[in-house]
Amino acid sequence: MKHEADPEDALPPSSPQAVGGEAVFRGKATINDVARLAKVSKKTVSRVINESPFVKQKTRDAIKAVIAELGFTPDPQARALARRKSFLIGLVFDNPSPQYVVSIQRGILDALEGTDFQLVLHPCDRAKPDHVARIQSFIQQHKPFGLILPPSVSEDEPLALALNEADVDYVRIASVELDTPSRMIRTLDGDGGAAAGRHLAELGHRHIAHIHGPLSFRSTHERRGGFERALAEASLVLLPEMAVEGGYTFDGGVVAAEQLLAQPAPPKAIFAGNDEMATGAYVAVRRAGFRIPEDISIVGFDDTPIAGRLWPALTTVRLPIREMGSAAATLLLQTAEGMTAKKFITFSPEIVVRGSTAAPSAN
Amino acid sequence: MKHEADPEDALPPSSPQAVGGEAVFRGKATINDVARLAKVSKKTVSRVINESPFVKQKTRDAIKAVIAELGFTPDPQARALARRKSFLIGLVFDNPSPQYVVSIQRGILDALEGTDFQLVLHPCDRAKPDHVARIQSFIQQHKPFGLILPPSVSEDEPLALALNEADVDYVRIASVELDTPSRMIRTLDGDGGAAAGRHLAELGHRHIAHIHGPLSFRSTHERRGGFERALAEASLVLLPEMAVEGGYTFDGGVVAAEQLLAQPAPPKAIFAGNDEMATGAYVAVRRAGFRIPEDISIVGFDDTPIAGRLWPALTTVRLPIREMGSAAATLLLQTAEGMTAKKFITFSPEIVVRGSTAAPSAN
DNA sequence: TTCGAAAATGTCACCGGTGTCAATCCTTAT
DNA sequence: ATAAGGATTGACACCGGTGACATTTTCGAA
Repeated sequence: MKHEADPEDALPPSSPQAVGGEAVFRGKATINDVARLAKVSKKTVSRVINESPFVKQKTRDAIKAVIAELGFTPDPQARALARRKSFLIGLVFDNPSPQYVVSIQRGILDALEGTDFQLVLHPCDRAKPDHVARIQSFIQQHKPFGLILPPSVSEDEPLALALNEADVDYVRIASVELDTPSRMIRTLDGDGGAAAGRHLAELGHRHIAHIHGPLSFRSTHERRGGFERALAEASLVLLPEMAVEGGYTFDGGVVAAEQLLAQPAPPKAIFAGNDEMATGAYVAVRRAGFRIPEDISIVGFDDTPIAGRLWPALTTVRLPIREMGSAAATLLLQTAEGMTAKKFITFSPEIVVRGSTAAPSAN
Repeated sequence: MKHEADPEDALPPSSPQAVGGEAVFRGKATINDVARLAKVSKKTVSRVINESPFVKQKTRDAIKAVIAELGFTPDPQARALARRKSFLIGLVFDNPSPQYVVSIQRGILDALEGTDFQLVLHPCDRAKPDHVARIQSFIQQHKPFGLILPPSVSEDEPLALALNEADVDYVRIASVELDTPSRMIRTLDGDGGAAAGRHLAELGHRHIAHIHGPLSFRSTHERRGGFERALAEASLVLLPEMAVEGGYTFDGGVVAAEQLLAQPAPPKAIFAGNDEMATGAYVAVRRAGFRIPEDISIVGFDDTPIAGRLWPALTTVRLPIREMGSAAATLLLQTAEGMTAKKFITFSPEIVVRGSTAAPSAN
């Protein structure tokens, strides 16, 4: 209480429902109420809300006191209208793995907690010819503060181009440097692939196969590239017939593994480009009557929760997906805080050795 | 083109950037532009936008033509400010299963597609004492059009009570009739549990166990209740020591199953209250050296994608989660369209028989 | 033809903030 | 003490709609 009540001036928030004193839920206070009580103009209150440096410390303190007293919170809709910018962060995604999606979401939500920003979901079907237009119209209408694009949406250059035209900030999560410049979360998938290759080579494997993702995904090439590099360092090569596409899906993994096992000299170890396909490989390998890891070792990628739920648990390359989501959101918000935003944040994958890999059987 | 251009009146949208004719991205048209071109007041345009029945057909057509010509879309923020109601649908969730969460999200997004509504995520930790307050403050600030509460948030009566006080619509997804009246998506978990019990009984099982969810979840009781009912119909009983809690989590499932297998007379069949715990049971069962389904049959609940990815694939009780999410959103939006909203929509689970169940071994 | 009620449309303030620019208040250098 | 110039603060229109209520049409009944 820094000021004496002034009967004419210091009325409680506009609503006349002056319940007995300290009611907590009196119809939300507005910036006008704060201004009146603090005896300043609403513009100055606005400045305080927005951390403007041009407010005298004393004034600022007084206003903050009133804000606290009233439990005032600025109205996001009104602010959005006036600024032509909402408090929404859009997650534009098309990733087929639920585990991945949920982890990213959690990460973003972690970072958004305590801020005024909200996470809105915006699925994107890159197969549809109008997918870019849809996102543009979403932006035009809802004026999101920013967007977060995980793979594979992040690799969509036409989209990135359109985004640069449009009036939005965005952060991409991807495994490669992308043509269009923008802030991004970068993962070193090549290193991850290399770790997988090194692990298998060190176990003594020589008959090694790879199930990779769609060729249209940049990560497919990164992971495979690193993998082959590591094999080369161990004087091994990935034979052409030992590399099959599995589309990053469970079913694709099953089919791809079956194809590998049907060959005259089936592999003793398989590196799958993601956990989903590795899980499919489990099924195919067992259907064919082989044991894991005694007969065949399997390595995945991503370390989604399913990896730990398989039996035996899947050796895989871990990507800190949740942290990446969090970092992406933080990067996006930094602009808001006027800080000089770092352009890149890099995450390195690391191999998690569990039960699905072992030295090849004597045979 | 229903009107002749009037040099003074019919200027293109406020922005002076009159590019060569049919530019698509001319700074978004506003309701004022439409009103001017259609030679009516903005209020009448507003009426058309909002499907008010009090507009003459001819006027309506003319305005709609202008709207189409201009590519006008009303500004959600401005509308929200004026109506004190945003176009956000909040998903308040705490469900630990990513599969479940993603499915619900997809369902909601299916229903929201093409509307002006956006889905915002609002995780809720029921363990925190202020979880209700947080949601209240979210509502006060963002004025969501409505909320969707899947289990277990849906079973939180204090929250429902608070929501009734607050100015929000909401739809709950739950397995039981809840105390607080509200619109809801109802699932007949009891029938699902019964289907699981019947299936195992028909296979000839007699030594049957159950891993259930937390006692604080209503679905736990529903599923178990139906299960026991079916067993009773086959003159079987669920022994007290054959019912263990698994917390609806993978780890809980592992521990619970281990406990069951450690007993002097271990079960030949296990019904887990959800797929997550069933997956845990797989691990424990195999660690103990048993085969599925030859030695032990396992049944899950939910039919999340993981069910089909296990080996052997999990026999489970399917709940059409995505459709439920969609139905929940539709129910919420019906108010918007002024239709008489149905209070309840019921979904029946059905058993999906896959590879994890078989007749008990002779033994 | 005339009148009145219902139908259609318009007026105008206001939702709760922010941007622009002018006005006022302090300091510090003469 | 005094003017210059930056630091603070305020005035006011405006963002793009909607609500409440007034006004004007329209049309069948008298």
